[in-house]
Amino acid sequence: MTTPGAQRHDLIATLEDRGFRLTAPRRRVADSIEEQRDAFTAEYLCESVPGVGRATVYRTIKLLVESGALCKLAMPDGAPKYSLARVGHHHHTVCVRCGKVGDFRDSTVERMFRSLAKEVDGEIVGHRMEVYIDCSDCAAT
Amino acid sequence: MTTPGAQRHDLIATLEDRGFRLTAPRRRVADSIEEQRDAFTAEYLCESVPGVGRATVYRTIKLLVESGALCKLAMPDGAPKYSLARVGHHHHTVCVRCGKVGDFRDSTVERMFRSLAKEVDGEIVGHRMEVYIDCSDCAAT
DNA sequence: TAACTATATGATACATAGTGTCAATAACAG
DNA sequence: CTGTTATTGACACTATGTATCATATAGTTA
Ligand SMILES: [Mn+2]
Ligand SMILES: [Mn+2]
Ligand SMILES: [Zn+2]
Ligand SMILES: [Zn+2]
Repeated sequence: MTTPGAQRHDLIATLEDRGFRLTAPRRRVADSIEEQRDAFTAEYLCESVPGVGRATVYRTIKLLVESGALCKLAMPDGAPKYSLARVGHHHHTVCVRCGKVGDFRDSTVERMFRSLAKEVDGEIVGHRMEVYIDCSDCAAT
Repeated sequence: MTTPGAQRHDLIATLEDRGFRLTAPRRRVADSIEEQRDAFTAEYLCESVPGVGRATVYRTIKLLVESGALCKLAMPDGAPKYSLARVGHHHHTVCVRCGKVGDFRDSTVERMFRSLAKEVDGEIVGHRMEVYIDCSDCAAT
């Protein structure tokens, strides 16, 4: 398993590059996302930017996911979480006890998807994979 | 890729085995599920059993998913779909155009998850994987 | 800079996907 | 059959968004 390295995040620049206007609400949402250490829910982000409309927060998240700057993660239960996409393509571990999200890349995974491409009925246009774990911290308790 | 073969489905027996009571509403829900050829949403199932309470339909689906008799599939957008679990463990293809769901097993996939077990921080307790495709039928149009 | 125009905002209503409550009902053990 | 307990279904409620639309503003142009 390769832990993806850090990378610059300039979410506002991402939006600008795509031709969207740089508004104060978008700046506040983007700044707040860049401050998040862990994966977060949309509602949590809403609370972190009081005064910014809920619809605007959801709209901005959607733009960033479409831009590939944010990962959207399906949780075993409850609302999806989002995290900065630090690498182009990777997958996630989610601790089912504490909810902590980890990023990883693994050549085995990518080989598997390539192998699968020859087998499925049609063309693979995407995939989603989450690995649910009992993380070492939680297992220690 | 191995296409899982057919298998008997006796959803009511599954519930009975787990110690739940065999009620008329549960029989109607189970019968309706067994009639579904393709993956279905919870709301669709509700419509297929008029007179049975919505809460009962959702509760029955949840029991069957917990029993392993139904697969719950995350769709790219919208509500999850459910389909009969014809084999013990397998994964799904979902056509992003027509929504058609396919089951598959592939030794590459299982090897990949075994290999991953040695690499992640903690113990793998589950995983979810969906492969999104443009199916051959849709590609033909 | 000022005016213009398309884009974006946010209040609000609406939609969807469920879950919690609880009085009434019914399964099933004895 | 009776009693106990699981189950039901109406209803309210929560969570997670999306659609509408009057208002505001970013960025362009004069
Ligand atoms: Mn990630
Ligand atoms: Mn399946
Ligand atoms: Zn943990
Ligand atoms: Zn298709």
